[in-house]
Amino acid sequence: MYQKKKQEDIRCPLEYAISLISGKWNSRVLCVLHTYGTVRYSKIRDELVSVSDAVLSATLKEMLNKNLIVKHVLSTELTPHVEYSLSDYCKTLLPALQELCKWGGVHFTSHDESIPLCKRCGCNTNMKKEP
Amino acid sequence: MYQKKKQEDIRCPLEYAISLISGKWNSRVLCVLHTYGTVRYSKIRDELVSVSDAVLSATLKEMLNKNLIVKHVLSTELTPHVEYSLSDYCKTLLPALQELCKWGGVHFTSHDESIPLCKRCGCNTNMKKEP
DNA sequence: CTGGATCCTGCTCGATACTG
DNA sequence: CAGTATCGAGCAGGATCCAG
Repeated sequence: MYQKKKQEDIRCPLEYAISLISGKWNSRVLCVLHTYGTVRYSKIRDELVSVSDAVLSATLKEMLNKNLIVKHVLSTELTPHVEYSLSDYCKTLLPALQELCKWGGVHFTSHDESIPLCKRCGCNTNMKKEP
Repeated sequence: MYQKKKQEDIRCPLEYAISLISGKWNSRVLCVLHTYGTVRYSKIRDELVSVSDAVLSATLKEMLNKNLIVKHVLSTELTPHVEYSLSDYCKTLLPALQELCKWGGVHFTSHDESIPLCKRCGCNTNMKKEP
């Protein structure tokens, strides 16, 4: 199993904040949850094109440990039903992320214009194209 | 030699901005340059405790390619003299970084209080202790 | 449906030696 | 002084199969 380790050489609030949002899938998960609110596991996997289960579950677990997201288990007898959403803690971080996103929007242009705009944060995401 | 590759699956302004500031040494170099203005290579190496020349030079080269920093060569005949400073481009990013830093300051407490505060950005840095 | 267990690849980071 | 060349280790990230 994957386990993130050795991030304890963080010595500065800026580094700390960056460590929460760096990583290949972290910001993408945040963006999906921010867009859709409360989302099922399979929905997240579908939105993040080309992520494997092993990597996605490790990412979610890591974000749970960091208290960035919240897990809701709705056991419907035989069919496991799990949903994730942003934590209140994470929501206090969003304004800073939107600052970053706004800056990026000025200086970054997508190489693939066919990818739709993220519905709420106003940035191009790597979401699946609409069918 | 090291060469950063494969960061071309970035599809969103937020990811783009994050990619510029993630990496083990990037934010630390930014912090040093922001604190001191224009800084010599050896000064940067001294501030970033425990960084090797190979890694530092690769980091600086990468940041040059991203237009985050500017290199000034003051060739004094036999003694090479090189200085680095933040680019104007990077300076437009600073407000967003300070948002992140401010947020981090609320939620992050250093494990080593003996490390002095960064002079300008108001965060604990991994700077060398004063002798 | 929601992941856990395994195995694997290649990048990131580092130590050391060397140079104009 | 300001790097480059080379070698190497460890971890982030990935593929695939399997299980409650």
